[in-house]
Amino acid sequence: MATVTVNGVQQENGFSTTNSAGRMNGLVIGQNTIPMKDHDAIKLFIGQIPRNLEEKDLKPLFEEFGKIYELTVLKDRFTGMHKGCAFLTYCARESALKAQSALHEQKTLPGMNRPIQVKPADSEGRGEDRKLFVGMLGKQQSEEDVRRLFETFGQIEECTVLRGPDGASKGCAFVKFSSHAEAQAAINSLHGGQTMPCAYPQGASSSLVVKFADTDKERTLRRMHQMAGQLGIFSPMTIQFGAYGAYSHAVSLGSTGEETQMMQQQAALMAATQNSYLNPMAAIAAAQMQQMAAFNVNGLVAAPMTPSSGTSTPPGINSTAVPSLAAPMGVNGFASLPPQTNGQPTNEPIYTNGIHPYPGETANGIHLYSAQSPTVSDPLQQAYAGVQHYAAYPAAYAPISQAFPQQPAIIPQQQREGPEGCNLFIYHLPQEFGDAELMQMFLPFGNVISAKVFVDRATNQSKCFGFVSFDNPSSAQAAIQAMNGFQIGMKRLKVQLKRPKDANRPY
DNA sequence: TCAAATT
Repeated sequence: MATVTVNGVQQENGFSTTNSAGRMNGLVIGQNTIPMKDHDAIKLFIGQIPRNLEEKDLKPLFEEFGKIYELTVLKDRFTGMHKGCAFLTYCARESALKAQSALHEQKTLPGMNRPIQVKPADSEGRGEDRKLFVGMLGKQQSEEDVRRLFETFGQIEECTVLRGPDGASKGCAFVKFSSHAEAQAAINSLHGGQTMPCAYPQGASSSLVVKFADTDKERTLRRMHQMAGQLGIFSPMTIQFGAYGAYSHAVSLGSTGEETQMMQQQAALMAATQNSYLNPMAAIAAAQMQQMAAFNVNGLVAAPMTPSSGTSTPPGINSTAVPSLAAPMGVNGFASLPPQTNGQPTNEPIYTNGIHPYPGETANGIHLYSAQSPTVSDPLQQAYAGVQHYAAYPAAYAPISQAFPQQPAIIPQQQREGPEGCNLFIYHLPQEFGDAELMQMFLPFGNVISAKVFVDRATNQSKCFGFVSFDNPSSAQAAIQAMNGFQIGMKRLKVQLKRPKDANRPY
């Protein structure tokens, strides 16, 4: 077993030595010391060094503050010329701090007319590794409150609550500690915990989010995501263009290789996303078909028909249900059937398109087989074709293949809320439904001014609920009537008015 | 199961 000598003290099996602060700073085996540095060691930038001083000359100067892990004089990449500065890392974080306070701007090296610079290198990340993002704060918690919450974990260098233009808190903050370890400690004990138990109204359900703040890279990526999302929702093509556009933009801006690679992956991923389009589309198609059948039966949108009532399925489609779906369905995008449907029941095409009720199902009980893996021969795809036939307007006359991608031009709306009574909360959405699909699904009931599926920011996965806003309450009611209880796969949609946000903040 | 959020 190796016996090593550390600071004159014999240790058994010592694979590491410790400095005065009790930290590991070197691996000593026999005569050889393999330098090791603290995990939180600081790389220092040394400026204002005379150009005639090399590493060996500088070493003694800095060694008095501790063991040096690495010292590199910066040289011009091409000419090899001494740049008058260096990077210095001590094994111990402590040494760096000592050197900084003893030397920074404290003395001027011979031949220099400005004092020496000793400070953490830019590469030390502007403190990003010790800066925390704090979410789920109470809107009324001030910087002071936040500071109090975090100060037990270390030295706080900075504490800012994010605020909107009106000065109202956005419910989150940045807290910068003087070290990574302190920040980590704060995360460990505060993340997921309660701020101040019961101190504020929503306290019961809100648990604090404490995490390291995004790095530049992450921020860039997120921005890209947002942009691509905006561009790509309604036209798969733009997804591709958008992504690659952003990618080349980034390249031209001179991103790091690593960053570029990430962007490349993003772009590829977004392009690939197109392929998943059929799934939700097929689901929608079938959904709309079912809607139409339902409409057909009653003739009117708001007619007393309640798919919401458990497993009820309206009477089968038959030719007595003629009162065309044209009029009521004609709202928004699903214009009337072309008049030349030869007087036949308007739902006839469903049958002629080969979509028959499944054994044991009522005519319109075509369930959305959760759209998980529809194959080309899947009934859903046929349903989809059937819908084409229905989706009158130009599409009714156009080749099917063209009809779908050219759904009515939907201009992406900003997420906005309609007046009271116009906003719906929809739960039990299929996982693969996105904003566009949600919008599609509710278009037949009126002017959809906004359709938003709630997405988990971390995973980018739908949380299976969303919001749809109409510009008038009766559209909203019609949508509830028709869509609440609507079966998709194993689940039934829950469609109800969104809870109005209460203006009265209990305190 | 009811829209937050990265200066």
